[in-house]
Amino acid sequence: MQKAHSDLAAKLEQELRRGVLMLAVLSQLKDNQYGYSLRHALDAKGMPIEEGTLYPLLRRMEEQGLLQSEWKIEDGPPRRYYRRSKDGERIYRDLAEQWRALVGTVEGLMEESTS
Amino acid sequence: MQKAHSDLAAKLEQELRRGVLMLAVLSQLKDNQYGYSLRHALDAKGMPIEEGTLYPLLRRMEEQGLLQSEWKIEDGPPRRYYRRSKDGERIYRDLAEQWRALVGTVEGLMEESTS
DNA sequence: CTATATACATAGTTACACACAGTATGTCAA
DNA sequence: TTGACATACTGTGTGTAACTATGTATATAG
Repeated sequence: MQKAHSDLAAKLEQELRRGVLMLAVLSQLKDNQYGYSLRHALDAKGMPIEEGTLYPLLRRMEEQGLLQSEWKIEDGPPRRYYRRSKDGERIYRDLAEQWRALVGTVEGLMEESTS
Repeated sequence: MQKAHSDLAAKLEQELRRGVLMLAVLSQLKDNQYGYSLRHALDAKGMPIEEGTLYPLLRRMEEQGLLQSEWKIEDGPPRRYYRRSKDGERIYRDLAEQWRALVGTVEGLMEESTS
């Protein structure tokens, strides 16, 4: 059956996106935003991410000093708002540059084998 | 000290490159090539990869049916030559397309926050 | 008052990159 | 001939991170 192929392809696609998730999150947190809304924003822009991935990721990034957060109680349920910290800004710029370099490298690797 | 920052940045860069390694390997294995030479070829093209990463990766990809290999004994020590299989060709095309899509998505995510 | 959307959290599983160490062959120069 | 270095591959252990699944709690609509 064709199942094996599509399973593998899906797994590989996931691996592809893995390293990019942090960059994607950083890119969206210039202004305050909470997890749930961030998740839907990313989804709308073609970068879906599971809850079980996003929330731990946000916590981790705060631990690493890339994000700052605070609880806010408004109309709805309590929400935790995140935004980039000073370090987060710097790392984001570094990471964005590394990303562009990587894109160039991969382009170079692939171009020879264009069918 | 600045150490913490550069450590983190290095770790993130590694994560960034992680998903791309398989794509990079696939891109180079249109023709027969053995691990050691492949490693140096990738290094020369801006995609360095550790031995402890590359060799298990090649084995794994063969298990998954993406590569075919055979031992050859010539002048030097025995070498294991790898090349893309039929499935490998197909997956490579899929993966390359997903990569291009991902590049577009990330571009879209980042462009708003250009300083 | 019950179903659904909102909002966040976490335990468990799996996969992978790397550091480190080991084995063995080939080459070259003192 | 021996010792150093490059070549070529293998294996173990460790750490990190994404996902699945599940749980908790608050709002809102019928």
